[in-house]
Amino acid sequence: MASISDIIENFILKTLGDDDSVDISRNELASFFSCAPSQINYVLETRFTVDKGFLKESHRGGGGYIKISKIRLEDDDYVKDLVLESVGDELTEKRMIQILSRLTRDAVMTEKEAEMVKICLSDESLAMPFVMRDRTRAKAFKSVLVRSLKGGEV
Amino acid sequence: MASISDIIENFILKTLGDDDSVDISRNELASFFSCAPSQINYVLETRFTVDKGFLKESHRGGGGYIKISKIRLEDDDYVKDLVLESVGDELTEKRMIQILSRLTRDAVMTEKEAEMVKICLSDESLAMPFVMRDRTRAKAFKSVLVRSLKGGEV
DNA sequence: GTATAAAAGGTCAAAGAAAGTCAAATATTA
DNA sequence: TAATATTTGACTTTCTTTGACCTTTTATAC
Repeated sequence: MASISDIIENFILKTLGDDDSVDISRNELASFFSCAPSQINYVLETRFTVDKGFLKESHRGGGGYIKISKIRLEDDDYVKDLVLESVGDELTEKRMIQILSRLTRDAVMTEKEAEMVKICLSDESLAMPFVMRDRTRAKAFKSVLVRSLKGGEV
Repeated sequence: MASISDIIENFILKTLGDDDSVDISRNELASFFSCAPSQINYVLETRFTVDKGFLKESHRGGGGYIKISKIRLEDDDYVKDLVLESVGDELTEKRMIQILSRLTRDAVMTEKEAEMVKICLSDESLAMPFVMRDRTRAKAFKSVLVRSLKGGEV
């Protein structure tokens, strides 16, 4: 069964559609889904992260709102460099999955390509002490990124 | 005599039917069969292995689940050979590349998908003692095979 | 204009809901 | 009987849900 957080995530994604951004009202959403307002924050924190290519701003008080917007990769080399740099020397599986979801969203790679990477570099596949694992993953994933972000066709 | 593990295995297989995948709830299944929840893990570990053509994913916490997916072996002996026999428990980079080129030749995966795998599972990426490396590669590569040969899209 | 109330959103920690791990106890099989 | 397979349960880890309390901004009343 999908958790209420998953349902809210999907609702927001659907509301976003192909647009670059959307404004939501935390309290309205919460009462629409009959959940605690802080649940909305939870969804935003766990699902609309920078790794997944989202930015958030908000205003309190009367007429307050939360704006969620997409940082698209497109052909912007600067953003691409940021993604590459953000990986650093260690990379957890969780972060990798988030970044992959962004790459497929922005059509840098297909879902299936992303899944190949996900399987190859999963915790399960990389059966080794975890410090080593996150290092190994970071290194390999950066190679994938260089190939995907800079490279054109095969 | 059929052990409870056998019974649970059969139940899951039957539930899977012709579908590519099925979601189960570990606790529900356990209570349905009046067994310890960890027994479900035991069944999954011993009977739903990659070598038998199954992949597993799971999530903890509220709304948690275990998803089991499989390849359709019926019309795909080709795959069975590949997964079960030709890869084995150890796989060198060279041999992997050979298999990958066969897979792209036979249109089981695209060039780019193959390249993703090649990058992730290269000797360079898997920086570790080489016995360990070929084992790690074999395991990961079999998961990739199963994923590639699983019916349906992502 | 200032004080106060109302309207948002933010934070954090505790409780709850799953699944995972591991090893001891038991049963089966060769 | 030794090896292997299964069963059980205590303990762990991860993820989600809830609620009490906090901060910021805007609206309203003197």
